[in-house]
Order: sequence, then structure tokens, then C-alpha cells
Amino acid sequence: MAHWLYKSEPSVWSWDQQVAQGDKGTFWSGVRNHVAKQNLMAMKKGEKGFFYHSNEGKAIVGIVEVIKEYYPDHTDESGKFGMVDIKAVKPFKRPVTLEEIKAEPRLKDMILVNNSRLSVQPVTAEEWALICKMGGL
DNA sequence: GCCAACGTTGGC
DNA sequence: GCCAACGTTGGC
Repeated sequence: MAHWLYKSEPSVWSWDQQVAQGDKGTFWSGVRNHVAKQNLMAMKKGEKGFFYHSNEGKAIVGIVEVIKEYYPDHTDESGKFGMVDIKAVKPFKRPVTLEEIKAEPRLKDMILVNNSRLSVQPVTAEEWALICKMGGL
């Protein structure tokens, strides 16, 4: 089962807002990048991902799960892009900051470190396990 | 189909 | 607020 990482600016859409949606979750719209789109299309229901706060906080704050697979993004006028639905699963006991991730040699190949602009990223099994541990889960 | 110009993202 | 990195656009 694959793992993912979703980036959001808290001023636009925060973890707290995601949690407030409960089990019904929300659609993850607004992706306008083809690599990110490929990642969205590869997602399967039930797969989990990290929720990362960019700009403010710069930390992974919790875990989300895919509850609906790829379908057209109604906010995209061109009709080329789509989205998935995700819901909050559980918060980290403590956030794992970008600083900590950069300081960990085993995480030096993470896309988050090397291509910070990609908004939806795959995470390897090793990275997943390590970051969960760092987050107190 | 190349590439310069421009816009956006996100860390610092 | 600056700027590097990246993606997209449009002229040729």
C-alpha cells in the first residue's frame, strides 16, 4: 500500500479544518501540476498520507486517508485535472518539522526536501515508518 | 520543437 | 520581502 504527503498552507486549508470535517472528509482540489495529478490518480481508497503545513509551521501535523478515488475537479475550468477525497485519521502527538526531517540522514531523499514545490508526493514505506515514530505514533 | 519570459510556490 | 526552483506560455 502506497503512502502520500499532502501539502497545504494553513491560511488556506489547515489541519484543524480538515479534522473538523470528521469522517466525511473533504475533496482535495486545486492541483494544477501534472506530476501531482499522476500521484492523485495512483491513489487507492484506504491509503494513508501525511498532512503537511507549508509556509506557516513547516511541519507534518497528522495523518489522513483517501476515502474517494480520483474524479474530476469541478474547480478546474480546463477539465484536465482531478482530485480525491481525504479525511483526517489522527494527529501526530507532536509535529515533525521540516528542520527535523532535513536533519535526519535517512530522510535526505524525500521529495519534500528535494522538490519542495510538489504539492502531492509519494512517501516510501521506510520514510513513513520513521516519520510516524518521530511524530510519536 | 526550442527557449526566453513570465508567474507561482515556498523556504529562508 | 527576497529569491531560487520549477512549470507554463508563446513567439519564432
